[in-house]
Amino acid sequence: MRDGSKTQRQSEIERAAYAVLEEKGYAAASMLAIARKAKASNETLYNWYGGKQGLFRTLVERNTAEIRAFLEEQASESRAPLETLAALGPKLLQLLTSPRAIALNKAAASDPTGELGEALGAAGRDTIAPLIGKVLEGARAKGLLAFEETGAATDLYISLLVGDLQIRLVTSAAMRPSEQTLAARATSALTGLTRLLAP
Amino acid sequence: MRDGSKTQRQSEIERAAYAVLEEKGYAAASMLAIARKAKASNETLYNWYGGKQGLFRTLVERNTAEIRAFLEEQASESRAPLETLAALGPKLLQLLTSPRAIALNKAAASDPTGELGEALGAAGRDTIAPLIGKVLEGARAKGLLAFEETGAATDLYISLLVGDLQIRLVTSAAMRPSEQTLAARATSALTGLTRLLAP
DNA sequence: TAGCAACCGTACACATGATTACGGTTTTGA
DNA sequence: TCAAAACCGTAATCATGTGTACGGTTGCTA
Repeated sequence: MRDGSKTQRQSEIERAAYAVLEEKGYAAASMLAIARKAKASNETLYNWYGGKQGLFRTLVERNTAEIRAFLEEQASESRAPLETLAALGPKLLQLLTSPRAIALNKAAASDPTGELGEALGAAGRDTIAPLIGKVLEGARAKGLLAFEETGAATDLYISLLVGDLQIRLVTSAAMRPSEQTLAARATSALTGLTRLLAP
Repeated sequence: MRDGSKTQRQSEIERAAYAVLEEKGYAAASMLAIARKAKASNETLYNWYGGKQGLFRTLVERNTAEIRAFLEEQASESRAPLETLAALGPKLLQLLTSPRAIALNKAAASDPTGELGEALGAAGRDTIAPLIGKVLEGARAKGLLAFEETGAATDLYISLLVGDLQIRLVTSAAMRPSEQTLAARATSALTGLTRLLAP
Protein backbone atom coordinates (compact mmCIF):
# COMPACT_ATOMS: atom_id res chain seq x y z
CA MET A 1 0.00 0.00 0.00
CA ARG A 2 1.41 3.33 -1.00
CA ASP A 3 2.44 5.88 1.59
CA GLY A 4 -0.37 8.30 0.93
CA SER A 5 -2.87 5.51 0.67
CA LYS A 6 -2.56 4.52 4.31
CA THR A 7 -2.97 8.01 5.71
CA GLN A 8 -5.91 8.43 3.37
CA ARG A 9 -7.43 5.21 4.68
CA GLN A 10 -6.88 6.45 8.19
CA SER A 11 -8.68 9.67 7.52
CA GLU A 12 -11.56 7.67 6.07
CA ILE A 13 -11.70 5.60 9.20
CA GLU A 14 -11.54 8.68 11.37
CA ARG A 15 -14.28 10.31 9.37
CA ALA A 16 -16.37 7.21 9.94
CA ALA A 17 -15.55 7.41 13.63
CA TYR A 18 -16.83 10.98 13.74
CA ALA A 19 -19.97 9.98 11.90
CA VAL A 20 -20.76 7.16 14.30
CA LEU A 21 -19.79 9.25 17.30
CA GLU A 22 -22.03 12.12 16.30
CA GLU A 23 -24.88 9.77 15.54
CA LYS A 24 -24.78 7.33 18.44
CA GLY A 25 -22.64 8.87 21.13
CA TYR A 26 -19.44 7.64 22.66
CA ALA A 27 -20.72 4.61 24.55
CA ALA A 28 -22.58 3.21 21.55
CA ALA A 29 -19.81 4.05 19.11
CA SER A 30 -18.45 0.54 18.94
CA MET A 31 -15.34 -0.41 17.08
CA LEU A 32 -17.43 -2.77 14.97
CA ALA A 33 -19.84 -0.05 13.97
CA ILE A 34 -16.98 2.21 12.97
CA ALA A 35 -15.28 -0.59 11.08
CA ARG A 36 -18.48 -1.37 9.21
CA LYS A 37 -19.06 2.27 8.37
CA ALA A 38 -15.52 2.60 7.02
CA LYS A 39 -15.69 -0.79 5.33
CA ALA A 40 -12.62 -1.76 7.27
CA SER A 41 -11.97 -4.80 9.41
CA ASN A 42 -11.90 -4.34 13.13
CA GLU A 43 -8.60 -6.17 13.18
CA THR A 44 -7.13 -3.25 11.26
CA LEU A 45 -8.66 -0.79 13.69
CA TYR A 46 -7.15 -2.60 16.63
CA ASN A 47 -3.80 -2.84 14.89
CA TRP A 48 -3.70 0.83 14.07
CA TYR A 49 -5.21 2.40 17.15
CA GLY A 50 -4.92 -0.22 19.84
CA GLY A 51 -8.53 0.11 20.84
CA LYS A 52 -11.40 2.49 21.36
CA GLN A 53 -9.47 4.79 23.65
CA GLY A 54 -6.58 5.04 21.23
CA LEU A 55 -8.82 5.75 18.29
CA PHE A 56 -10.59 8.62 19.97
CA ARG A 57 -7.40 9.91 21.49
CA THR A 58 -6.09 10.15 17.94
CA LEU A 59 -9.19 12.06 16.95
CA VAL A 60 -8.69 14.51 19.79
CA GLU A 61 -5.06 15.08 18.95
CA ARG A 62 -5.67 15.58 15.25
CA ASN A 63 -8.54 17.96 15.89
CA THR A 64 -6.68 20.14 18.34
CA ALA A 65 -3.63 20.14 16.08
CA GLU A 66 -5.79 21.56 13.33
CA ILE A 67 -7.17 24.26 15.57
CA ARG A 68 -3.74 25.18 16.85
CA ALA A 69 -2.37 25.38 13.31
CA PHE A 70 -5.19 27.69 12.34
CA LEU A 71 -4.69 29.93 15.34
CA GLU A 72 -0.95 30.11 14.89
CA GLU A 73 -1.39 31.04 11.28
CA GLN A 74 -3.84 33.77 12.21
CA ALA A 75 -1.67 35.06 14.99
CA SER A 76 1.40 35.17 12.77
CA GLU A 77 -0.21 37.47 10.25
CA SER A 78 0.96 40.96 11.00
CA ARG A 79 -2.07 42.90 12.02
CA ALA A 80 -3.04 45.16 14.83
CA PRO A 81 -3.65 42.95 17.89
CA LEU A 82 -7.30 43.89 18.24
CA GLU A 83 -7.87 43.20 14.57
CA THR A 84 -6.32 39.82 15.06
CA LEU A 85 -8.75 39.18 17.89
CA ALA A 86 -11.63 40.44 15.81
CA ALA A 87 -10.71 37.98 13.09
CA LEU A 88 -9.89 35.18 15.49
CA GLY A 89 -12.90 35.33 17.74
CA PRO A 90 -15.71 34.32 15.41
CA LYS A 91 -13.70 31.54 13.86
CA LEU A 92 -12.59 30.21 17.21
CA LEU A 93 -16.15 30.25 18.43
CA GLN A 94 -17.24 28.37 15.32
CA LEU A 95 -14.55 25.77 15.84
CA LEU A 96 -15.39 25.29 19.51
CA THR A 97 -19.07 24.80 18.75
CA SER A 98 -18.68 22.72 15.62
CA PRO A 99 -20.38 19.34 15.60
CA ARG A 100 -16.99 17.67 15.69
CA ALA A 101 -15.76 19.60 18.68
CA ILE A 102 -19.02 19.02 20.52
CA ALA A 103 -18.89 15.32 19.74
CA LEU A 104 -15.33 15.13 21.06
CA ASN A 105 -16.28 17.00 24.20
CA LYS A 106 -19.19 14.63 24.69
CA ALA A 107 -16.81 11.74 24.27
CA ALA A 108 -14.48 13.22 26.86
CA ALA A 109 -17.40 13.68 29.23
CA SER A 110 -18.43 10.07 28.66
CA ASP A 111 -14.99 8.61 29.12
CA PRO A 112 -14.89 7.13 32.62
CA THR A 113 -11.11 7.26 32.83
CA GLY A 114 -10.93 10.99 32.14
CA GLU A 115 -8.07 10.30 29.79
CA LEU A 116 -9.75 11.85 26.78
CA GLY A 117 -10.61 14.91 28.79
CA GLU A 118 -7.03 15.36 29.86
CA ALA A 119 -5.90 15.09 26.27
CA LEU A 120 -8.58 17.54 25.24
CA GLY A 121 -7.58 20.00 27.90
CA ALA A 122 -3.88 19.61 27.35
CA ALA A 123 -4.03 19.92 23.60
CA GLY A 124 -6.91 22.35 23.61
CA ARG A 125 -7.02 25.08 26.17
CA ASP A 126 -3.40 24.77 27.17
CA THR A 127 -2.35 25.66 23.65
CA ILE A 128 -5.17 28.00 22.78
CA ALA A 129 -4.94 30.16 25.88
CA PRO A 130 -1.25 31.04 25.46
CA LEU A 131 -1.85 32.05 21.87
CA ILE A 132 -4.68 34.34 22.91
CA GLY A 133 -2.47 35.58 25.70
CA LYS A 134 0.22 36.60 23.23
CA VAL A 135 -2.25 38.65 21.25
CA LEU A 136 -3.53 40.33 24.40
CA GLU A 137 0.00 41.15 25.47
CA GLY A 138 0.60 42.64 22.06
CA ALA A 139 -2.43 44.86 22.57
CA ARG A 140 -1.17 45.87 25.99
CA ALA A 141 2.22 46.76 24.54
CA LYS A 142 0.48 49.19 22.21
CA GLY A 143 -1.49 50.71 25.01
CA LEU A 144 -4.79 49.31 23.77
CA LEU A 145 -5.48 47.20 26.81
CA ALA A 146 -4.45 47.32 30.44
CA PHE A 147 -4.14 44.29 32.70
CA GLU A 148 -1.83 42.71 35.20
CA GLU A 149 -1.97 38.99 34.66
CA THR A 150 -2.12 37.61 31.18
CA GLY A 151 -3.83 34.47 32.37
CA ALA A 152 -6.69 36.35 34.00
CA ALA A 153 -7.16 38.52 30.94
CA THR A 154 -7.25 35.45 28.73
CA ASP A 155 -9.78 33.82 31.01
CA LEU A 156 -11.92 36.91 30.82
CA TYR A 157 -11.89 36.92 27.04
CA ILE A 158 -12.68 33.24 26.79
CA SER A 159 -15.47 33.62 29.31
CA LEU A 160 -17.00 36.45 27.35
CA LEU A 161 -16.54 34.61 24.08
CA VAL A 162 -17.67 31.12 24.95
CA GLY A 163 -19.65 31.55 28.14
CA ASP A 164 -21.78 28.53 28.88
CA LEU A 165 -22.44 27.87 25.23
CA GLN A 166 -20.22 24.82 25.03
CA ILE A 167 -21.63 23.13 28.10
CA ARG A 168 -25.15 23.60 26.85
CA LEU A 169 -24.27 22.12 23.50
CA VAL A 170 -22.41 19.21 25.06
CA THR A 171 -25.34 18.37 27.32
CA SER A 172 -27.77 18.75 24.42
CA ALA A 173 -29.52 21.45 26.40
CA ALA A 174 -29.33 23.86 23.48
CA MET A 175 -29.06 23.96 19.72
CA ARG A 176 -26.11 25.52 17.98
CA PRO A 177 -26.73 29.20 17.25
CA SER A 178 -26.55 30.49 13.73
CA GLU A 179 -23.28 31.71 12.32
CA GLN A 180 -24.50 35.29 12.58
CA THR A 181 -25.35 34.86 16.21
CA LEU A 182 -21.93 33.42 16.87
CA ALA A 183 -20.29 36.32 15.07
CA ALA A 184 -22.33 38.80 17.07
CA ARG A 185 -21.30 37.06 20.25
CA ALA A 186 -17.66 37.33 19.25
CA THR A 187 -17.88 41.05 18.58
CA SER A 188 -19.67 41.79 21.82
CA ALA A 189 -17.07 39.71 23.63
CA LEU A 190 -14.39 41.89 22.13
CA THR A 191 -16.11 45.17 22.96
CA GLY A 192 -16.73 43.90 26.46
CA LEU A 193 -13.08 43.03 26.81
CA THR A 194 -11.89 46.43 25.62
CA ARG A 195 -14.24 48.16 28.04
CA LEU A 196 -13.25 46.04 31.02
CA LEU A 197 -9.57 46.25 30.24
CA ALA A 198 -9.57 49.84 29.03
CA PRO A 199 -6.26 51.61 29.70
CA MET B 1 -44.30 0.26 54.12
CA ARG B 2 -44.95 3.50 55.87
CA ASP B 3 -45.31 6.72 53.96
CA GLY B 4 -42.05 8.29 55.01
CA SER B 5 -40.22 5.04 54.74
CA LYS B 6 -40.61 4.80 50.99
CA THR B 7 -39.40 8.27 50.22
CA GLN B 8 -36.51 7.63 52.56
CA ARG B 9 -35.69 4.43 50.72
CA GLN B 10 -35.86 6.33 47.47
CA SER B 11 -33.41 8.92 48.64
CA GLU B 12 -31.08 6.12 49.72
CA ILE B 13 -31.29 4.61 46.26
CA GLU B 14 -30.72 7.97 44.66
CA ARG B 15 -27.73 8.60 46.87
CA ALA B 16 -26.36 5.25 45.75
CA ALA B 17 -27.03 6.25 42.15
CA TYR B 18 -25.00 9.41 42.61
CA ALA B 19 -22.19 7.47 44.20
CA VAL B 20 -21.99 4.96 41.37
CA LEU B 21 -22.41 7.69 38.78
CA GLU B 22 -19.61 9.79 40.20
CA GLU B 23 -17.37 6.78 40.52
CA LYS B 24 -17.93 4.96 37.25
CA GLY B 25 -19.61 7.37 34.87
CA TYR B 26 -22.99 7.12 33.21
CA ALA B 27 -22.33 4.26 30.82
CA ALA B 28 -20.87 2.02 33.49
CA ALA B 29 -23.43 3.00 36.10
CA SER B 30 -25.49 -0.14 35.75
CA MET B 31 -28.78 -0.66 37.45
CA LEU B 32 -27.35 -3.74 39.12
CA ALA B 33 -24.44 -1.82 40.55
CA ILE B 34 -26.79 0.81 41.93
CA ALA B 35 -29.11 -1.81 43.34
CA ARG B 36 -26.20 -3.58 45.03
CA LYS B 37 -24.90 -0.34 46.45
CA ALA B 38 -28.29 0.51 47.89
CA LYS B 39 -28.93 -3.07 48.97
CA ALA B 40 -32.09 -2.99 46.93
CA SER B 41 -33.30 -5.42 44.31
CA ASN B 42 -33.22 -4.35 40.72
CA GLU B 43 -36.83 -5.35 40.40
CA THR B 44 -37.66 -2.55 42.81
CA LEU B 45 -35.56 -0.12 40.82
CA TYR B 46 -37.38 -1.03 37.64
CA ASN B 47 -40.74 -0.82 39.35
CA TRP B 48 -40.04 2.62 40.78
CA TYR B 49 -38.15 4.29 37.99
CA GLY B 50 -38.94 2.29 34.88
CA GLY B 51 -35.32 1.94 33.91
CA LYS B 52 -32.00 3.64 33.73
CA GLN B 53 -33.28 6.69 31.89
CA GLY B 54 -36.09 7.19 34.35
CA LEU B 55 -33.83 6.88 37.35
CA PHE B 56 -31.43 9.52 36.15
CA ARG B 57 -34.20 11.73 34.91
CA THR B 58 -35.52 11.67 38.45
CA LEU B 59 -32.09 12.66 39.71
CA VAL B 60 -31.98 15.59 37.32
CA GLU B 61 -35.43 16.79 38.30
CA ARG B 62 -34.80 16.55 42.02
CA ASN B 63 -31.47 18.32 41.76
CA THR B 64 -32.74 21.21 39.72
CA ALA B 65 -35.75 21.52 41.97
CA GLU B 66 -33.42 21.95 44.91
CA ILE B 67 -31.41 24.61 43.12
CA ARG B 68 -34.52 26.47 42.07
CA ALA B 69 -35.88 26.39 45.59
CA PHE B 70 -32.64 27.80 46.91
CA LEU B 71 -32.59 30.56 44.33
CA GLU B 72 -36.19 31.50 44.86
CA GLU B 73 -35.65 31.69 48.56
CA GLN B 74 -32.63 33.91 48.09
CA ALA B 75 -34.39 36.11 45.57
CA SER B 76 -37.39 36.52 47.83
CA GLU B 77 -35.39 37.94 50.70
CA SER B 78 -35.72 41.67 50.56
CA ARG B 79 -32.30 43.05 49.85
CA ALA B 80 -30.79 45.47 47.45
CA PRO B 81 -30.64 43.75 44.06
CA LEU B 82 -26.87 43.91 43.81
CA GLU B 83 -26.54 42.49 47.30
CA THR B 84 -28.79 39.66 46.27
CA LEU B 85 -26.50 39.01 43.34
CA ALA B 86 -23.46 39.21 45.55
CA ALA B 87 -24.95 36.60 47.84
CA LEU B 88 -26.33 34.49 45.02
CA GLY B 89 -23.29 34.34 42.77
CA PRO B 90 -20.84 32.35 44.87
CA LYS B 91 -23.47 29.88 45.96
CA LEU B 92 -24.76 29.39 42.46
CA LEU B 93 -21.24 28.84 41.20
CA GLN B 94 -20.67 26.28 43.93
CA LEU B 95 -23.85 24.47 43.03
CA LEU B 96 -23.07 24.44 39.33
CA THR B 97 -19.60 23.04 39.92
CA SER B 98 -20.50 20.60 42.67
CA PRO B 99 -19.60 16.96 42.11
CA ARG B 100 -23.27 16.12 41.80
CA ALA B 101 -23.98 18.75 39.19
CA ILE B 102 -20.89 17.79 37.24
CA ALA B 103 -21.86 14.13 37.38
CA LEU B 104 -25.33 14.95 36.10
CA ASN B 105 -23.93 17.06 33.31
CA LYS B 106 -21.60 14.23 32.38
CA ALA B 107 -24.57 11.91 32.35
CA ALA B 108 -26.47 14.27 30.08
CA ALA B 109 -23.48 14.47 27.77
CA SER B 110 -23.27 10.68 27.73
CA ASP B 111 -26.94 10.11 27.08
CA PRO B 112 -27.29 9.29 23.39
CA THR B 113 -30.95 10.29 23.27
CA GLY B 114 -30.30 13.79 24.55
CA GLU B 115 -33.29 13.37 26.81
CA LEU B 116 -31.38 14.00 30.01
CA GLY B 117 -29.82 17.08 28.51
CA GLU B 118 -33.21 18.46 27.60
CA ALA B 119 -34.44 17.87 31.11
CA LEU B 120 -31.31 19.46 32.49
CA GLY B 121 -31.67 22.50 30.28
CA ALA B 122 -35.38 22.84 30.81
CA ALA B 123 -35.25 22.49 34.56
CA GLY B 124 -31.91 24.20 34.92
CA ARG B 125 -31.15 27.22 32.86
CA ASP B 126 -34.71 27.89 31.87
CA THR B 127 -35.63 28.40 35.49
CA ILE B 128 -32.36 29.87 36.70
CA ALA B 129 -32.05 32.52 34.00
CA PRO B 130 -35.46 34.11 34.62
CA LEU B 131 -34.73 34.36 38.32
CA ILE B 132 -31.43 36.09 37.63
CA GLY B 133 -33.25 38.24 35.13
CA LYS B 134 -35.69 39.41 37.78
CA VAL B 135 -32.87 40.50 40.03
CA LEU B 136 -31.19 42.35 37.20
CA GLU B 137 -34.41 44.11 36.33
CA GLY B 138 -34.73 45.09 39.96
CA ALA B 139 -31.28 46.63 39.78
CA ARG B 140 -32.22 48.47 36.60
CA ALA B 141 -35.34 49.83 38.22
CA LYS B 142 -33.17 51.38 40.91
CA GLY B 143 -30.82 52.88 38.36
CA LEU B 144 -27.96 50.60 39.32
CA LEU B 145 -27.70 48.91 35.95
CA ALA B 146 -28.61 49.87 32.40
CA PHE B 147 -29.52 47.41 29.68
CA GLU B 148 -32.06 46.84 26.98
CA GLU B 149 -32.76 43.15 26.90
CA THR B 150 -33.00 41.20 30.09
CA GLY B 151 -32.00 38.00 28.34
CA ALA B 152 -28.79 39.47 27.03
CA ALA B 153 -27.90 40.91 30.42
CA THR B 154 -28.54 37.56 32.06
CA ASP B 155 -26.37 35.84 29.48
CA LEU B 156 -23.64 38.29 30.18
CA TYR B 157 -23.74 37.67 33.90
CA ILE B 158 -23.78 33.91 33.51
CA SER B 159 -20.91 34.09 31.05
CA LEU B 160 -18.84 36.14 33.45
CA LEU B 161 -19.77 33.93 36.35
CA VAL B 162 -19.41 30.47 34.90
CA GLY B 163 -17.34 30.97 31.79
CA ASP B 164 -15.90 27.74 30.51
CA LEU B 165 -15.48 26.33 33.99
CA GLN B 166 -18.32 23.87 33.72
CA ILE B 167 -17.29 22.43 30.39
CA ARG B 168 -13.77 21.91 31.63
CA LEU B 169 -15.02 20.13 34.70
CA VAL B 170 -17.45 18.01 32.72
CA THR B 171 -14.74 16.93 30.29
CA SER B 172 -12.33 16.27 33.16
CA ALA B 173 -10.00 18.81 31.62
CA ALA B 174 -9.71 20.67 34.91
CA MET B 175 -10.02 20.21 38.64
CA ARG B 176 -12.58 22.04 40.68
CA PRO B 177 -11.18 25.32 41.99
CA SER B 178 -11.14 26.00 45.70
CA GLU B 179 -14.09 27.68 47.34
CA GLN B 180 -12.09 30.88 47.67
CA THR B 181 -11.29 30.88 43.99
CA LEU B 182 -14.94 30.36 43.18
CA ALA B 183 -15.93 33.20 45.47
CA ALA B 184 -13.34 35.46 43.87
CA ARG B 185 -14.67 34.57 40.47
CA ALA B 186 -18.18 35.47 41.56
CA THR B 187 -17.16 38.87 42.84
CA SER B 188 -15.18 39.73 39.73
CA ALA B 189 -18.13 38.62 37.64
CA LEU B 190 -20.29 41.07 39.55
CA THR B 191 -17.87 43.96 39.25
CA GLY B 192 -17.48 43.20 35.57
CA LEU B 193 -21.22 43.23 35.14
CA THR B 194 -21.66 46.55 36.89
CA ARG B 195 -18.93 48.10 34.76
CA LEU B 196 -20.29 46.79 31.48
CA LEU B 197 -23.88 47.68 32.35
CA ALA B 198 -23.10 50.92 34.15
CA PRO B 199 -25.90 53.49 33.79
C1' DT C 1 5.09 -13.14 -12.47
C1' DA C 2 5.99 -15.29 -7.80
C1' DG C 3 6.07 -14.30 -3.02
C1' DC C 4 4.73 -11.66 0.71
C1' DA C 5 2.64 -8.46 3.73
C1' DA C 6 -1.43 -6.16 4.84
C1' DC C 7 -6.25 -5.96 4.64
C1' DC C 8 -11.10 -7.71 4.43
C1' DG C 9 -15.04 -10.48 6.03
C1' DT C 10 -16.44 -13.48 9.28
C1' DA C 11 -16.50 -15.99 13.35
C1' DC C 12 -15.33 -17.15 18.14
C1' DA C 13 -14.55 -16.80 23.11
C1' DC C 14 -15.44 -13.96 26.87
C1' DA C 15 -17.56 -10.51 29.64
C1' DT C 16 -21.19 -7.44 30.90
C1' DG C 17 -25.53 -5.18 31.25
C1' DA C 18 -30.71 -4.52 30.57
C1' DT C 19 -34.77 -6.52 31.65
C1' DT C 20 -37.81 -10.17 33.35
C1' DA C 21 -39.04 -13.96 36.43
C1' DC C 22 -39.55 -16.39 40.80
C1' DG C 23 -39.39 -18.33 45.43
C1' DG C 24 -38.62 -16.70 50.13
C1' DT C 25 -39.11 -13.05 53.54
C1' DT C 26 -40.69 -8.83 55.53
C1' DT C 27 -44.05 -5.26 56.05
C1' DT C 28 -48.64 -3.44 55.69
C1' DG C 29 -53.39 -3.13 56.78
C1' DA C 30 -57.76 -5.02 58.16
C1' DT D 1 -53.36 -12.35 63.96
C1' DC D 2 -53.42 -13.29 59.12
C1' DA D 3 -53.74 -12.59 54.22
C1' DA D 4 -52.01 -9.59 50.65
C1' DA D 5 -48.70 -6.69 48.87
C1' DA D 6 -44.07 -5.23 48.42
C1' DC D 7 -39.39 -6.17 48.74
C1' DC D 8 -34.98 -8.96 48.56
C1' DG D 9 -31.65 -12.21 46.54
C1' DT D 10 -30.72 -14.80 42.79
C1' DA D 11 -30.79 -16.37 38.37
C1' DA D 12 -32.22 -16.79 33.59
C1' DT D 13 -32.79 -14.64 29.02
C1' DC D 14 -31.41 -11.78 25.50
C1' DA D 15 -28.52 -8.59 23.32
C1' DT D 16 -24.20 -6.37 22.53
C1' DG D 17 -19.36 -5.17 22.65
C1' DT D 18 -14.35 -6.16 23.18
C1' DG D 19 -10.50 -8.32 21.71
C1' DT D 20 -8.52 -12.20 18.98
C1' DA D 21 -8.14 -15.65 15.27
C1' DC D 22 -8.17 -17.29 10.55
C1' DG D 23 -8.72 -18.26 5.69
C1' DG D 24 -9.26 -15.70 1.34
C1' DT D 25 -8.06 -11.71 -1.43
C1' DT D 26 -5.61 -7.68 -2.97
C1' DG D 27 -1.78 -5.13 -4.31
C1' DC D 28 2.96 -4.17 -3.64
C1' DT D 29 7.83 -5.62 -4.51
C1' DA D 30 11.42 -7.83 -6.54
